[in-house]
Amino acid sequence: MSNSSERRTSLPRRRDEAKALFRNAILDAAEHVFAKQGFHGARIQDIADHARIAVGTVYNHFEQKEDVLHALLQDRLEQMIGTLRPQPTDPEPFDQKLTSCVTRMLRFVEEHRDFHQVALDCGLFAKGTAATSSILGDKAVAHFERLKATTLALVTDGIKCGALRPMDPLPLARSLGGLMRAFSIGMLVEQNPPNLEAEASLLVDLYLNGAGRADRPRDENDLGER
Amino acid sequence: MSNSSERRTSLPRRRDEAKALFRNAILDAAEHVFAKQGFHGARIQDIADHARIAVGTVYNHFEQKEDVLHALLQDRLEQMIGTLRPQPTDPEPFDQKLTSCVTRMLRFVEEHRDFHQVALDCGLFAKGTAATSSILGDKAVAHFERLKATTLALVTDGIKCGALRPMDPLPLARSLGGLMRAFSIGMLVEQNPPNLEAEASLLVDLYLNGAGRADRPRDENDLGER
Amino acid sequence: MSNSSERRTSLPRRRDEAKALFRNAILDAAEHVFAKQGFHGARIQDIADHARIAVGTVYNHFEQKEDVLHALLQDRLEQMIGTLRPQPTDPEPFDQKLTSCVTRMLRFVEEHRDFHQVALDCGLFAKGTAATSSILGDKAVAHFERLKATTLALVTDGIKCGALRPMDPLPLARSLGGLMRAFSIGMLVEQNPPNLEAEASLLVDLYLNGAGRADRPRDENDLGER
Amino acid sequence: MSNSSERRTSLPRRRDEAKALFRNAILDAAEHVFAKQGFHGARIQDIADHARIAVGTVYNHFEQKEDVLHALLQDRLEQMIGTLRPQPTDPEPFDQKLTSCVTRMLRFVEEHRDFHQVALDCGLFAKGTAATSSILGDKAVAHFERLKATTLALVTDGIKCGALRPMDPLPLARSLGGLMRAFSIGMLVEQNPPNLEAEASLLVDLYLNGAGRADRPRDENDLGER
DNA sequence: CATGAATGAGCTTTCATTCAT
DNA sequence: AATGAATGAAAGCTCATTCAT
Repeated sequence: MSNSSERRTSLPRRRDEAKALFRNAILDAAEHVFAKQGFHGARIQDIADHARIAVGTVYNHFEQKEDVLHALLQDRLEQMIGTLRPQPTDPEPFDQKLTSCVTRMLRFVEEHRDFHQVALDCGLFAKGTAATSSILGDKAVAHFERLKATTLALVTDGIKCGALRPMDPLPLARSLGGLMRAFSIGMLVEQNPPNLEAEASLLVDLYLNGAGRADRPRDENDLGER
Repeated sequence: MSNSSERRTSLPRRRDEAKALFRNAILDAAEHVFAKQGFHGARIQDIADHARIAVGTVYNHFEQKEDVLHALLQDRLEQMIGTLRPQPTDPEPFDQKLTSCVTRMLRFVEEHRDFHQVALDCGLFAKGTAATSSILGDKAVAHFERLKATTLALVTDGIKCGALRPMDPLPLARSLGGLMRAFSIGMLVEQNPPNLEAEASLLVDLYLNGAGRADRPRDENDLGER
Repeated sequence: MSNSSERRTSLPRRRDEAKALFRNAILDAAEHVFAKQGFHGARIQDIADHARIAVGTVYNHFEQKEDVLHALLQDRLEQMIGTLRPQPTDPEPFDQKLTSCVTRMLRFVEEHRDFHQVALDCGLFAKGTAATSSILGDKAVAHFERLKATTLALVTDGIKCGALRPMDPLPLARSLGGLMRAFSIGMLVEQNPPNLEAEASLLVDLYLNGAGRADRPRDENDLGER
Repeated sequence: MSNSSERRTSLPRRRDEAKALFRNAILDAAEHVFAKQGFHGARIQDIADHARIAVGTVYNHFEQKEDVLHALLQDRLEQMIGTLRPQPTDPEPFDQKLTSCVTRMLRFVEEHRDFHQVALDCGLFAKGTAATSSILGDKAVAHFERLKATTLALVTDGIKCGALRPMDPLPLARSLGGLMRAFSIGMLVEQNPPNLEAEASLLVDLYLNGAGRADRPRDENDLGER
């Protein structure tokens, strides 16, 4: 009966695999449908149709509709946060490291437009905002905090290495987040495929050096000149 | 006969006044309810309850639920855009003028938290995004364009007077918008009442001079190194 | 104060006239709107619009929507029944008298298409039938009975004078009613203006002599064969 | 594997059966409720209650309320038209064949009082009439045309075989239709159960031979006698 | 008495969730 | 475990009726 003993391990294994397949299929379908129709506009039926499964099957894997959203955010956000974390292969000078991170992040957005759309809808990048967040409740806040913490770590690092102004890191993180959000949205809106490195460089340049004219003295407010 | 002629003018006048009163009451109620529950989570009944009127009355003033939202955005956005437009009384140097505008904008956000919440939900500050925008359709885009145009005008002005880098104004506007959005959200999230001027100054400082360390030579900054 | 005493009589008179004018205007409007949209599909607003008055005014003259319908039916049906009653000027032989009555009736239908439409909808010509009759309740039955009684009187007259078979008058009246209803509807459906006398003659001919071939002996007709 | 293959065929089969059962239950309930309350007076809730199912289930089988009505008319009218079509077993002489058809028709009406009520309300037997027909639109006209065509075929047959006057068949069909409608309504109104054959014989007798006295010359209009 | 906006009960329809197969 | 029809609470919208002017 070695057959039987095999089953004991292999069957569950297969089951887990199958389970994971279904789960992923549902999340992929949900990503697409949520992006196009928004959370409230998306019906479970739509998601099931997209995943080519039955409605009931969705409920075999998730308790409620909002759990699908939550799992989706959790799954994808993990990857997104990963792109923002400095990698061992990133170049050392802070500005270059930052550019690398931002490039990765923009690439992720570009490659996961649907997810980014959903995340915006959920106010993931704007804590406490967005109607959907009233659905996710504390979970949305938790997601947001992890993203914020990552940005904060990046900025704190920049301060430590002397590349960023020695000031309260919160506004610095906020600014970086705002710029990334703005450039991401800009990318999503535009038709032609973006030059990611150029966009990231521009973003970092503006972030580090500001929009003011380069040839002006930085510390003195330009008052005198007019 | 003067009685009769009086009636002819005063009755309609009173009716128009009453109409405006109801309309405003509905919009105020909607602003509050939409902010707390989101567009989809808000029932007409809730809005009516808040305005202390009957459901049917809402429909005497607006054809559909979404028309309430649209009117609300139209009404409030007009004011908001007004805050961003330079005023005759604003100081001349661009950085100070910009600080004035941003201060007014942040004050508006602070004083109209509910509206800002709603606007964010509708993706008003992130064109094409947000599920609600699928409801507003082209109207949302139109709203967004007006806001964008205002920011663009501000930036173009800055370039002309030599205060901003002579470059494509679109990324400059995008950045400014991103920073304002980020600071607005930050303000909404925080509990203690903000020092508006300080926030605005910080925002403008970061926007004009960047987050990089001030004591570094700007031109030879990291850009040149690549 | 003869002025005052005059008022006592003339003012009420004017008021009554005005009242009657409004009442008729409402009924005319209702006739049209009910005919086009049916009782349930007609809104008081539609009737008021058609009569160029305000909604409230309708309620100053009728307690409820169904009262408007009832008054309309009462008013017009009285005239219609009048057309079916033999007139002093009608020719004597029964078939000619009947043709006169039927001609008048068809003319009335032709000239009051809208009313006939409404009456059909109310099942006025088909007692107890039609959803609307559930609204009119006993009143509909009363209306129907008056129409039925008139037809019955006509038929009984025909039996008495030997022009109609000496049999139970009910089926005879029923048949005549059925034929008149069928020809009325046919007239309403057709586009080109009908030749009323010809239609009436045909109707009466078919009613009195039947659809069977004229050259067959009537008595030995198929009845005997069974 | 036979199990699996069985399922593949038996599961859908069962589902189709169940589907048909529900559909019929809904139509039966609708027939009853529409008859008592009229289309507009009938709430989906009433139909669902009568069928002992949930409201939503009705909408799983029909898109809109009016689709229920349409399906009902389509279903039942098909049978009704069948009763009017001559059967192979019908006796040959036209009058007897006609009596057979009419008997079947009256029996159908007697056995489907509710449907007949509904059909009358919808103006099914009076094209273009009835408010409900504005709901059914072209479909009501289509239904009516099929019924009319059947009557017309019957009459044309009668003309061909020499049993009916050689004249325009339209008025002949109209008359027959009018008589059948009148007798049907009479039957519905009366309490005691009808003798169908007797009613049908009377109807056909009146239709073929007319209401005039049998002993009179048919072709000459009775003018001279008075 | 005319007016027309306010009222709110009531209805159709949707869709998240359940459950028998 | 997958399926998809059944369920019924919930929400948007209508419109007969009322009432202040």
